[in-house]
Amino acid sequence: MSQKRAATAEQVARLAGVSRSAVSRAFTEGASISPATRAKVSRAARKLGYRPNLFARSLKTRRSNIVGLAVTALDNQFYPGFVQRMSEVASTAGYRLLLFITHGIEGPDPLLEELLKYRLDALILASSSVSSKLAEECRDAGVPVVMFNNVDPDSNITTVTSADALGARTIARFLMAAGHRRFGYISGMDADSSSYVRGTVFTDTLIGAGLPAPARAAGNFSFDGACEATRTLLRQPDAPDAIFCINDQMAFAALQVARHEFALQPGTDLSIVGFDSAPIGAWPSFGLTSYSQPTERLVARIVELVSLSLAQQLPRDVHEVIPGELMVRSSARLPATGLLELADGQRVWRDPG
Amino acid sequence: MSQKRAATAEQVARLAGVSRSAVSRAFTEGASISPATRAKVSRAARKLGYRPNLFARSLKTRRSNIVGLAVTALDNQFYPGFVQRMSEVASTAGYRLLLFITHGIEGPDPLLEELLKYRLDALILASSSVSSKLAEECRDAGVPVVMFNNVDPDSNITTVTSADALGARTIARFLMAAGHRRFGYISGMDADSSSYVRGTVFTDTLIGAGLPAPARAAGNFSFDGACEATRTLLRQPDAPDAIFCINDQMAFAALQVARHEFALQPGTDLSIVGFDSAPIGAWPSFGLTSYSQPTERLVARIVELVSLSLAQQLPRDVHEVIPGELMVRSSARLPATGLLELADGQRVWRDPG
DNA sequence: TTGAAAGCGCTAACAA
DNA sequence: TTGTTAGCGCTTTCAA
Repeated sequence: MSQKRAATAEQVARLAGVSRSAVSRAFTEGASISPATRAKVSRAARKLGYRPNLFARSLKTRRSNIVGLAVTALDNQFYPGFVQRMSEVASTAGYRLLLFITHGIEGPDPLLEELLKYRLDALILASSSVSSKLAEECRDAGVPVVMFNNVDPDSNITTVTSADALGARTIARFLMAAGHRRFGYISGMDADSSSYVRGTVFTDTLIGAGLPAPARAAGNFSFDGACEATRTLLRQPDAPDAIFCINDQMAFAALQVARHEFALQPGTDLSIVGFDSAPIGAWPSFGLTSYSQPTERLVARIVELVSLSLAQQLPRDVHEVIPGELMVRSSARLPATGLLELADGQRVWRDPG
Repeated sequence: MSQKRAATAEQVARLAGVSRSAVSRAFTEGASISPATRAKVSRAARKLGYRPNLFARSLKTRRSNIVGLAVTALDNQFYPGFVQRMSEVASTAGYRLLLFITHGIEGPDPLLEELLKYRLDALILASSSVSSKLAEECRDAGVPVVMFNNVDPDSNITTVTSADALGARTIARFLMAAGHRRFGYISGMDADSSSYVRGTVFTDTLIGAGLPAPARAAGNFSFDGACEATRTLLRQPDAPDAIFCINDQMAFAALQVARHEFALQPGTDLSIVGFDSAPIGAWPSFGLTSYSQPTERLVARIVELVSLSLAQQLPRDVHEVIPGELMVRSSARLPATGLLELADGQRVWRDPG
C-alpha cells in the first residue's frame, strides 16, 4: 500500500480522455481551458487522488516556490516568533520554507553547502554565522538573497536590519536621563555586526556625553555566558547600576542573576535594558525594558524585497533599516520626561532632546 | 548578473570533455568511475560553480531528501527546542526540513493541502490540528507519516507520544505525597489527545485514591487563557493549593498569576506542576517542577521510524510511548520520599509506591 | 569504466 | 480551446 506511486498527469489525462496539456492547464491559474474540459479533468484527478508534482513543475518553470530560511539557535527568545511570522507571511505569498538551523559558530557549515543544490527561489539569511561570501555566491548563482541583521560593508548583498545604532543610542540616552552614571554592557560577539554596532554606539553615546566608557563583559550570546558576565560586572568595586544587554536573551540572564544572586531589585537598585523586545519580556517575572525589533515589519519588508528580487525589480545596494521603539517596562528606572503611552497601552520612551 | 542560470551537468560534461553520465557518477557516492575522470569532472564543476539540481535528481530517484514538519505555534516554549533538535537530527540523516506552521485551529488548513504536492520523503506531524484523516491520506499516497503527541484510536498511523498517562499519574502521586488535598488543573483542549489524556488520568488518579475530583479550568493552551484559568481557580472559596498545568506554557502563566496577583509563593503556599520541562522552566524566576518530554529521545525515535518506513521495514500499528521524568525544582512542595539526584545534578521524583 | 539513450512528471510554444 | 512536441536537469539501464 505504501508502495503505491502517486498518480501522474498522464494517468489523469487517459482517464479523462484528454491530453496531458489539458490536465496541466486545468491546474494552472488563468490558463485557457473550457469549463467542460476542466470538469472532466477535475473528476478524474479526484478519483485518482492526483496532485501536480511541484518538483517536476519547477524543472520547467524555474520556480520552486520554496524559500530557504537560515537561522541560528532557536533558543534565543526572539527567533521563534520571527520564524513563525516568516512562515505565515511566506505562505501567504505562496512560498514554503526550507529550514536551515546553523551552528552559530564561525566557519563553513556543511548544511549551507547544500543550499545551492536546491533551486530555491530565494534565500533569507538570518544567521550571523553565514558569511557574506556565501551569500554572494548564492546571489551570483542567481538566487536572490536577503540578509537579516548582518551587514558586511565590503559586500553589496541586500540587507534588512533593525535600527541597531538608533536603538543603542536611545537606550544610552534613556539611562542617562534616568540619572545613571555608572554603566556596563554585556556584549554578544563582535563578529556579529548587530552586536558590534549596538555595543559601539552605546559606548560612544556615553563618551560623547562626557561620561566614562561603560564596563564591558562578554556574554557571547549565551544565557550562561551572560550570567557570568553579569557576575563579573556586579562584583566590581564600583559596580554599574545600569546594564545594557545586547539582546534580550542575555538580559533575562542578567535580570535573574541580579535578583537572585545579588538581591538587587531591577528597576530600583539597578536598571537593566535589553534589545529585541522578545515576547516573554512582557511577562510579569521580567518586565524587561527593551528596544524592539518589530518582527512584523521586518518580516514584511524581507518578503517584499524577496518578491522584488524575484521580479528582477530590485535595485542593487538596498540596505534597509527598520526602527523599533524602546518598550518601557519595569526593569529600568524611569526618566522624568519622554515617556509615552501608545494606543495599545504599551509604554515607550522617545528621546525628547 | 542575477539572470545567470545555474550550471548544468551538460555544461560540466562539455568542459571536462566527458559524457553527462560521467558527471552524474562523479557526484554519486560509490559509482564506478575512474579517479582520473572524477578529477576532470571536479575541476570543471568547480570552475563553473556546478551543483547537482536536487529537484531534478528527485524526479528520477523518487527521493527528495526533504521531510515535511508540521508544528503548531512556536510560542509554546517546548517547540522551538523540538524543532531545532529535529533539524539537527534530520540533517545528520541527510534530510532537510520543509516547515509548515499550522493555525492550531480545527478544520482543513490550506497549507496542509499543499503537503502532497511536494514529493516529500516523509511527514512529521507535530500539530494537534492535523487530523488523522489527512495523515492517512498522505500515507496512502505513499508518504510515510509519523504523528507526534496525537493519537487517534480509530486510525493506525504511526505515532510517537510522550508518556502522558504515566506523567499525569506521577504528578498526581507526587502532589498527594507532598500532602496536598485540594487540587486543581488547567486543561488545554480536549480535541488534543495528549491534553485529554493528561487531564483525565490526573483526575482518575486522585479519585482512585479516594480524593475529590480536582477543580478544572480551561486554559486552551494559551498564556492568557491560563492566566484567566488560574484566577478562576484561586478565587474559589476553597481554592486548590496544588495546580497541575497540562503544559509548561500554561504553568508559566499560573506561576506568575499566583505570585504577582495573589501574592502566593509557589513551592510554599501552593504547588504548581507543569508538563514538558521546557528549558526556561529551569530559570531561577520559575524553577518549575515539570514532567519532561525528553526531546532528544523523542526526536531520535521519530527520525528512526521515518527511516524504517522509508526502507519499507516498518510494521503497521507502531505506537511508541517515550517516558520522561518528573523534574523537581522549586515550584512545588516536596514529598518526604522518592526524591533522587541524577548524575547531571538534576533532581527527579520517582514514585516509591 | 564509459557513453548513448530513455525517461522521471511536468509546462509551454506551436499548430491545428 | 485543444493536442503534439520538445525539453527542464538529472539518473540509470544497456552496450561497448
